[in-house]
Amino acid sequence: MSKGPELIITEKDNAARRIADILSGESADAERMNGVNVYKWGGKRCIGLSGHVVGVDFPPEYNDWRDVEPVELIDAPIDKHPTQENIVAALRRLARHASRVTIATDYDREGELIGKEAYELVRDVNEDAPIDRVRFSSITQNEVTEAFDNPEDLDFDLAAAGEARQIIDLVWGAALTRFLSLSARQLGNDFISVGRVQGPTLKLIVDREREIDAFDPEDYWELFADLEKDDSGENFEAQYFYPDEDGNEAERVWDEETANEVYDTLQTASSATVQSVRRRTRTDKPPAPFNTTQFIRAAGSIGYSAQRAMSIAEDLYTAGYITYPRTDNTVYPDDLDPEELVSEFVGTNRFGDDAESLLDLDELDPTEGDEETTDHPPIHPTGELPSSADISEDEYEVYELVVRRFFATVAEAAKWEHLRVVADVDPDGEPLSLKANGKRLVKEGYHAVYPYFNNTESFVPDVEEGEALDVTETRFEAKQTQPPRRYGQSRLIETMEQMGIGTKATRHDVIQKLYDRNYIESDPPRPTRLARAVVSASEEFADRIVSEEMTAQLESDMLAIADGEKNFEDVTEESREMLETVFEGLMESGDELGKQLQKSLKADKTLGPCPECGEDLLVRKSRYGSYFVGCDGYPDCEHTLPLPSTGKPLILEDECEEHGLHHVKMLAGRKTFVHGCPQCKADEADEQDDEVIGECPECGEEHGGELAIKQLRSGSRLVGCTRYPECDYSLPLPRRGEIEVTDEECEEHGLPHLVVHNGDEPWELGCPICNYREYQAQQVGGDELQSISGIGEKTAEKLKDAGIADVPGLKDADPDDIAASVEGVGADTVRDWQAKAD
DNA sequence: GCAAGGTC
Repeated sequence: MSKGPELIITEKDNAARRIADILSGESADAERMNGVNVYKWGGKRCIGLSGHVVGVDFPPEYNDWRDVEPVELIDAPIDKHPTQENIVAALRRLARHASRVTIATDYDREGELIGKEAYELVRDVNEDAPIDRVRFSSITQNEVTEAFDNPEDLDFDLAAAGEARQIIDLVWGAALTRFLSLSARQLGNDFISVGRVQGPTLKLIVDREREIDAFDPEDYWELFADLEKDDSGENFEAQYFYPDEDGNEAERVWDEETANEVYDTLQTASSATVQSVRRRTRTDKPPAPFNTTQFIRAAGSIGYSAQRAMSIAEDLYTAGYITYPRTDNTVYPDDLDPEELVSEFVGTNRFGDDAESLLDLDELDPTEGDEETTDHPPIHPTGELPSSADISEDEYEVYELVVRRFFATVAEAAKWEHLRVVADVDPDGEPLSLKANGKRLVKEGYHAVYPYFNNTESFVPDVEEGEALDVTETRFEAKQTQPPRRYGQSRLIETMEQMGIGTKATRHDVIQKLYDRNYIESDPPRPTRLARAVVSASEEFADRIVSEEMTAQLESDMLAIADGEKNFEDVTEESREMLETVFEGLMESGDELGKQLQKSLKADKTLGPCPECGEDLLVRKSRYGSYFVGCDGYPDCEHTLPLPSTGKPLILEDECEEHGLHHVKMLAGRKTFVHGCPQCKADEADEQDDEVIGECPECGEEHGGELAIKQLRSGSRLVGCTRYPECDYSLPLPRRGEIEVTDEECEEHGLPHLVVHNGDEPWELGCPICNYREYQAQQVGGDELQSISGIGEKTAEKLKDAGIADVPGLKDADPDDIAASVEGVGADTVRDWQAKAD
C-alpha cells in the first residue's frame, strides 16, 4: 500500500477550495498543476473537476455522416474519452501515489456519475488505494466534517442510471439527427437536430402556434358605468354582469342585439342602488426562496433573457456574492441564520434601511417552497457585498434582485382589503346589475423590501347597502376573444420544469439551442416553418422524440436501475430495440419525409416571385458569409438583390403590394430592424440621385473627388466619395429618417451640418466627419473601458463624460481628480482599475 | 457537423 497523500476529488474548483478550507481550518495552500488548482495541507490534496471530464461518443470511423447509415449508430460501439485533458492529467498524477481517495462530488445522480468517472480514472493508475464517497447537502463546517467522519461507498447503481441516460440520449439524438439531416440534404452548419429534451420543448412552441393559427376570434361586448358617491363625489367604474345558463356570473355579452338592448337601458339610468357590499381581507404570503427557474422568471420580469440572467448569476457566484445559481432547492438549509445574513446589509446605502426594518421584526422565519434537494441551497446572497463599482450596472441589478428576494422570504406577509360592491340600475322595471371590485394594500409586508411584484390598488369607495349612487357615464365596448399567448422564455422554462424535461442547468441552454438551430426566432419565440415540419414529421414517424413520455420512461428506468431492479444493459438494449422500430417506420416512408422538410426549409427562405423570370426569390448566403437575395432560376436568371450587412434575415408574413415579395426583418439582438421589401429598397436607391455636399478629404485635391449623400441598394445610407470605387472614403448615416442639408458649415472640415428628421425630435447630426469621430471615440473607448472588470456600461459612460475615453486615458488620470468628478467612484476604485489595466 | 448533462 502506498504511503502517499490522501486525495479528495470534488465536482468543481469552487467546492474544492471551500472543502479544503473547512478540513484544513483555512490552512490549505493552493498550487497549480497542469493549470488546475490543487489545494494542499498536511498529508492531503484536494482537486476540483469541471463537471464531467470524460465524454461518450462513437469511434472516429462513425464520424462521416454520408458513409455511415444513421441506423448503424444504434448498435455502434460507444467510447469514453477525456474531454478535459489537463484536469484528467492532473488527477492521474495525484492519484498514482495516493494512499486513499475520497470522492466528494455533488450529492445527486449526475454527481454520482461524475464520481464514478473519477473512480475509473483513479483505478487506471492506482489499483490499491481505498476509494470512499462522502455525501453532504451543503458545504458547511458541520455537514462536511460529519460526512468525512462517516465515509460511504460509491453507488454504482445510481451512476449506471446516469450512464444509461447518456447512452440513450446519444444514440437517439445522433441517429435521428443524422437521419433527418440526410433526408433533407442539410449537412454542414444547418443540420436538423432532434433530441429527448429539445423535441418536446419545440413541440410546446409549435403546438401553441397551431392553436394561435386555428383560433377563430369571437365578438363580444362589455358594458360599463361610472358611478359616483353622492356626498363625496368619489367616482369609480362598475361593469354590467348577468347570470349565465349555469348560474355563473358573466360579463361578456355574446350577441350584439342583446348588448344594444342592455346598453339602451343602462344609458337611460341616472342612479344606481347599492345591493351588496362585501369586504374581505386576503393574506398575501411572501414568495418562496429562489430556485433557478423562479430566479429566471423574476429576472425576466425586469428585462433579462434567460440566457443573460444565468450568465450574470454565474459571474456573481464566481465572484462570491451569491450562492450557486443552478439549484432546484426552495428550502433554506438549517445552517442558514437569517438574522446574521440580514445583519450583513445593515449600514449599506442600498439595503441598510430595509435590513434594519427586517431585524425589527419579532422573528425571521423564512418561507419554504415545495422542493427540498440536497445538492445546493436556494439562490441567496452570501453576505459578501459588492460595491457598485465592483460590478457592472446589470450585475448590480440582478444582485439586488437576489438580495431582495432573500429579504422577501424572511419578511412578513402583506394584507389586502378587497371590497366588492354590487349595485342595480332599474330605469324601466327590469333591473341590471353592476359590480365593482376594489383592492387596497392595508399592510405592505414583504412588498416593502421586494418591489418587483405588481401591487397596484384599484379604488372603490366605502359605500353602504341601499345607498344611491349617480350614474355619471356609460360605456359600450366591442371586443374580440384573443388567441392564447405565446410562451415567453421564462414561461417555457417553467413548463419544462413541470413536465420534468431538462434540468436546472440546461433548460435555458435548450432554448438557446432552438434559436441557434433556426427552429425559433424573436422573443417571445415563434417557430419557423422548419420547426413545424420537424415536429409534424416526428409526430408521424417518431412520436417519442417530441413527447415528454420519453423522459418519463427514462426517469422510471433510471429509478429502477438505481434501485437494483433493472440493470444498465437491459434498459439500454430495450431502448435500442425501440429505436430500431422507429427506424423501420422511417425507412418505409421513403422520401416523403425528406421532401416535406426540404419544402419547409425553402419556404423559410422564399420571398416571392422573381420580377425577372417568375421563379422564387430566395435568401442566400454568399461565399463570404453575407446574406443576399438570389433567384432560384440561377444560373438561367441572375437577378439578385442585396440585404443589409447587419443581422440575420427573417422573412415576415407581410408582403409588398407592388412586388408581391415578403418583407424582410434583420435579426441582430437590440439592433434588430425591419428592412422591408428588398426590391423596393433597391429601386429607391436606383432612383435617388447622389447629393453632393463637399470635397472628398481623401482625394478631392488630387483627383477632384466629391462627397455625396448616397442611398445604397442594400438600404443603408452613407456619405461617400463620388469616385467610388476608385476612392472608398465613407462615413455612416442612419438608416431611417429624412436627411436635411443645412446652410451651417463645419469650420474644420468645410462640410454642411446635417439634420435627421425621423419621427418626433429632429436629430442634429452636425458635420458628418465630426459626428463619426465622436461615434468612434465612444465605441472604442466604451468597449475598451468595459474590458476592465468592475466597469460596466453606465460607469464607462460616466467616465467618458469626465473625459476618460479609453484605457490609456484611464491609466494617465489622477485618481483623486476622477473621484472628485465622477459620482459614486472613489480614488481607491480608480487605482484598482488602473492596476487591472496594466 | 449528432444529444444532454456537468461546469467556466
